[in-house]
Amino acid sequence: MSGEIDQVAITAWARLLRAQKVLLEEVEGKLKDKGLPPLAWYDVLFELYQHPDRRLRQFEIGEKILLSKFNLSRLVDRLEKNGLVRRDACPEDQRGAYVVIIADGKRMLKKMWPTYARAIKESFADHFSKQELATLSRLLVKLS
Amino acid sequence: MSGEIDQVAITAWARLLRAQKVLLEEVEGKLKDKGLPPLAWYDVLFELYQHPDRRLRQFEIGEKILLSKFNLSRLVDRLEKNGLVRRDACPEDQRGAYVVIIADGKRMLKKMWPTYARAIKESFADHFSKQELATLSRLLVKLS
DNA sequence: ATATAGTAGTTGTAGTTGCAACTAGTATTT
DNA sequence: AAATACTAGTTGCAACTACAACTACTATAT
Repeated sequence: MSGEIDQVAITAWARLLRAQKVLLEEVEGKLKDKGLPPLAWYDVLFELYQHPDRRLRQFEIGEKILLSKFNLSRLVDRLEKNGLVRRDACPEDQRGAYVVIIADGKRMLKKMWPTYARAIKESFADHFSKQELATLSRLLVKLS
Repeated sequence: MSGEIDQVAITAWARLLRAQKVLLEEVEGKLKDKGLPPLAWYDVLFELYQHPDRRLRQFEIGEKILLSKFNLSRLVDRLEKNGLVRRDACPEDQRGAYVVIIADGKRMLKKMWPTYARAIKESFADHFSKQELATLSRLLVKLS
């Protein structure tokens, strides 16, 4: 059950998969425990907030957070239904709309951050030295 | 929007999340392109195959691959329906059963591996030197 | 200008996941 | 040995994801 691929690579791969599962479960769990929405909501709200205009086209969000258009469509539905974003007409391109973060969306972002940050720290960052974090970061960026 | 948590840590975290998304999408995509089942099937079949008896209790599989019991229950249903595993009575504990890998399950494992291995190589391992893979591996294991 | 191809976004549907409640059996306490 | 607590696994249900088909608009080619 081997081949041209190295055992070192397979082990690293397995550990990456495992790390990913453990981390996501822990972090999502901590958000849920506090009655907060999932990470994906944060991602979208954060991208919107970060943009100077506080708005983005759906496909732009999709490119930034790597989410397919159909899932994004319904994720934005949920955010809209929860009063965190609004869809505004887009005169430049009548096919689509702008997704705009509104007051409650910004509030949610701020409300989520302390829990999210603490989860990142406890579940992830605390396992490493600053040096190790930098190394990890430098290596992982090669995959994006 | 900062706090006691370091920017280095946040960046590393973001890159880990992104790497994870990119990799899973690529690897799952390559399996699907070849008409092969998802990674989760491989995980279960591999754990079963690896065990001397070619069988495991469901909760043991769950511990190994970090899958909740309800998801595992249905995943095993699917594997069973596809003729890759069998559920055998477990005399020692009448609550549960043994999940046993059968001939077609082993065949599937062998059929999936070349594609899976190539995907790991191309989407993951080829981005790094052997040295870097070892470093990554050493760091990631701290999260498990 | 018109046809053609491409892009943005939505929706139907089927499959998957997550949670809570449940069944049935095992382990522990008294 | 009866009661209690715990564990293995399943199932109903709601939410979410993936894919294909679709509408509506935009860009390109002739």
